[in-house]
Amino acid sequence: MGMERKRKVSLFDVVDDTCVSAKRAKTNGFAVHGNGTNPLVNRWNGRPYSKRYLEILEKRKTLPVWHQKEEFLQALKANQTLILVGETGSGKTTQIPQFVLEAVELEIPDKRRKFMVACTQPRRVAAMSVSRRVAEEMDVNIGEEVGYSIRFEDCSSSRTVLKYLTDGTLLREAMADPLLERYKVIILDEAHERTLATDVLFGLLKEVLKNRPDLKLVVMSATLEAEKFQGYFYGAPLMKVPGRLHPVEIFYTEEPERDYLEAAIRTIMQIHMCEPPGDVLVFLTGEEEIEDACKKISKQVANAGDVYGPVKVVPLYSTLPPAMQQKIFDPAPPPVMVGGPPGRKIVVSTNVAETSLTIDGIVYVIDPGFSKQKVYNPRIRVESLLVSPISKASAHQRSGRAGRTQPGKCFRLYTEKSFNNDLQPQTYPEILRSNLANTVLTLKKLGIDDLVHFDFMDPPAPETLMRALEVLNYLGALDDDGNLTKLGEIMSEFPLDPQMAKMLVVSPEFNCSNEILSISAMLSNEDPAWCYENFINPRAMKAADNVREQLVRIMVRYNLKLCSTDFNSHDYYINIRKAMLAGYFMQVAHLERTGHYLTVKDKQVVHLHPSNCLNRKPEWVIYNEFVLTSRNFIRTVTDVHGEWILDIAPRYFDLENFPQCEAKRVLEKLCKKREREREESKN
DNA sequence: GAGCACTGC
Repeated sequence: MGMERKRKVSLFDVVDDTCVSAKRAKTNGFAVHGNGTNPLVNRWNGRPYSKRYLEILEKRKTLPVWHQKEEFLQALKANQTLILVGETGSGKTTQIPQFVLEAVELEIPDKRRKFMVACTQPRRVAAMSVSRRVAEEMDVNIGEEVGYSIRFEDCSSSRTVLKYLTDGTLLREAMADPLLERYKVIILDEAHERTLATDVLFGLLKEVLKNRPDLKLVVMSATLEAEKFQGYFYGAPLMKVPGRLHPVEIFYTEEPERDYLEAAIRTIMQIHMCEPPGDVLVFLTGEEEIEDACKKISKQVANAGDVYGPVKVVPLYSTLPPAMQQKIFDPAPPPVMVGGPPGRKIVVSTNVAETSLTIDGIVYVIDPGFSKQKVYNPRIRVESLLVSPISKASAHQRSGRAGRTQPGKCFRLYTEKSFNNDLQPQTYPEILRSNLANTVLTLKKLGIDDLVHFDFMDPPAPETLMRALEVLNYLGALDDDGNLTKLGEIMSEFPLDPQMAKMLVVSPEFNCSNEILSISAMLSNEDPAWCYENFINPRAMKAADNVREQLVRIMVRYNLKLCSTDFNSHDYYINIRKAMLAGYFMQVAHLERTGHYLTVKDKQVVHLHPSNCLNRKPEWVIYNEFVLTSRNFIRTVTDVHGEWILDIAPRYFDLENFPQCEAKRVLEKLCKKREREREESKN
């Protein structure tokens, strides 16, 4: 107790003191066991520091960010919000949260638990691996004083003072605890990535900070948009930390390339034949292109003959099974014979290698300047993937991949002029490229009523917001004044798109919630049908099962009945299809006399995706996904009946206000037929 | 008759 108080007084550089005392303690032969006054005792768990702690500490002190520790702590003390900019290798993600811990008071009067410091990450793996590393650096067990929290796994306890978590998880926590009262400091890391969750947290935290003068915010980012962040956060002080990367020489092409794939392969061959040893990383856009390129490269290398070293070509994309992904970490092949030319590893990758995965040993990067990016068309409510030019920031990040272990080279397959004039500085933040129905539901649940005046760092197009409000209104999640309904409140608790959440919440009314739970879980994950060879992918099934369990817990919490129609009943499948329609009535397509499907209201010509399981072309279908590839496809489809449409979604299919089309005429006929039948039964 | 940029709750 006394010791803890004392240590809190010397807030700054506690660790350095410890280290000096450690040496002294050893020479003087003091007991190492903690007795309440011994500086060798770990402040957080009262245990003596291990030898390893001191070893790691020495290494930590060589990180660039340690040179600015004092400066950082002073700035943190004096300001509520702070922006910290640092490139790869500065050590900010692991060290800054530890500096913060030294400088803030986390004690809560009731002593049962402590306030926490949160540090967000855009990806689960990062939250997990960084927290493990930091627990080791602090000489505590993971899940105790230092923990992490991601979907499906909360590895933290009442003792936790530092928690790494995904930005999405923090947003979820905010839904239950709008002022984020368990935190004393929130660190938003990798803010430059501008994920949807981070962008929402920006606006939300700005509000929260006004109501919580004791809360502090640290925004950490790569360099490019620092001034923009500063402007957004009322001119908060900006601190720059140098990175630790080796220099990377950039080469541009003299003339624009017509075929980037061909140019990329040509460049690989030139590097292989003319450049000193070192592995190569090539950025392409998708699975098919990558597999194709890998074959071509292997073939050309074989044709080049034994004068050049052996080559190992490795594809990399996120849907590749983990065992195959591991191959990127294999060493380059050894020379074919003793004294022969050295081998080379060539990794052909999508954008995963730009942010999510780092491969050491890369010396050459080839950047054709393209990636697949999500775009959203609010008019027809369709998200699709489009091969588009990358941004300057992205090009910068790619080239940096060449300089992690030694000086490197980056070959950009476009002209310098094109880089300067054609590439936009930043990739558009996700919030400007997405369907916002789910985001709007989250914001409403967070108590943000006035979306038009919500302080987005980059406000989405008004039409996108209008579309989202409209969808939520049709689903019954918002009333006509835009207020969250009871149904909407329950829907917002599910980590699903609003349509799916609606389908699930109403499924007990159709006596099939068990089945809809399974369907939702399967649709939320990668498709296990994609595994002809193994029949069923156990990993995907396990993942779906995880989701299902989580959804069941939420159902139980809201007293939603878990039920099934008798499997032998005629209504078994009918009930399931009706429940699906109750969520997906805005995604209906009608088979026209011409033989084509037309989406209802939006009137887009669409084709059933060939992966569908129907043995005929039903007149009405609902679809889960609209994909724009070689044609407009609707994927994962189920047939429904016109009568159900009228019963289940009368407001959306209000024929008085319906665009003139074949579907309308068919529905009108159905209506008349029903009226006649009703009359007849009366008589 | 075609084929999943990448994340996240």
